[in-house]
Amino acid sequence: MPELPEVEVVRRGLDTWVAGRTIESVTVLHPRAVRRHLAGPADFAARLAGRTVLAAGRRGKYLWLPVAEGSEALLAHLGMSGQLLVGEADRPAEKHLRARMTFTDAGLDLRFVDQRTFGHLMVADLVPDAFGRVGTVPGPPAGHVPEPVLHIAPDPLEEAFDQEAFYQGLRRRRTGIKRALLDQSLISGVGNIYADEALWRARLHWARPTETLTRTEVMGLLLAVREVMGAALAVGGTSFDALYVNVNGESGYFDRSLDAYGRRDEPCSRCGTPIRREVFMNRSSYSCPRCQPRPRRARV
DNA sequence: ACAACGCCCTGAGGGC
DNA sequence: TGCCCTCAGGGCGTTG
Repeated sequence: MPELPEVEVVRRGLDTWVAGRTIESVTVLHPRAVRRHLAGPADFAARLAGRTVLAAGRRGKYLWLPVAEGSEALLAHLGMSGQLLVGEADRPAEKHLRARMTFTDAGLDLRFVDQRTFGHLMVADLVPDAFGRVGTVPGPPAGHVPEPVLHIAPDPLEEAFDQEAFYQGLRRRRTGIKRALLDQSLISGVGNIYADEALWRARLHWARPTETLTRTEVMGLLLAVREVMGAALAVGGTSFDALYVNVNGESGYFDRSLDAYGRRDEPCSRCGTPIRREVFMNRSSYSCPRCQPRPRRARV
């Protein structure tokens, strides 16, 4: 479940259904699911067995479950098609079930299902956050994040997110604004859908050179990112099909509220002009030709 | 250091 | 029916 609101929906589900439980056993059904756990599937499973899940953390699209005793966490990235599902342990196996863990105290299990296998699981060390100046970082322990998460910036729903640093970072870049929004080292959690939605709300074209953006435009864009993500979160995220679901397998319905993404040739909800689709970075970009005019000097 | 590309996968859907 | 093409919400490693 790709972007920040969908990952946050999953995090909340894990906090409700998994935090406080003790892991009994872990089974890896497809080694590619733990390819970034370099010590291998057996080590992955052995490290988790017997440990108690303390909470559920998230930064951008990364999710993690800190476990008791030792500063480690089960780290997950859902990639394009990953799901973390909680349910009755004796239900049938899903077609793309990649890993499974049982708990000592309930008839539930946690499953990692991933059709395209771009997602992954690993056990990672918790280390002090590189961005931990102000605000809170999801713990425990407070101010710590998994080591593989160190290189990404805080996401716009975190207190640690620094608007001024984002603006200054954009000024230094020589690229287009959508590419910058998708760059997780500048701002994390934004993917193709919410990039297009936020740019539509802020009336900015995706190829606008970052160094030409004014402070007012950048702050307006950040407000748009927060608003669209907040609205999506309130209705359980965006699902186009059964691939994107919460831990209980339920879909969100923000797809009904999208203004740009996927709306090729449909009227812009602000001005009525048909929404255009353009290919960029081998992906689709949707925008309103009138509200978001192409800049004279576009940077793709 | 930064920017941009190709690739890692599976499956659905359209055209022929 | 089958084949081939395109498309799909992400990120990493490599190249320039």
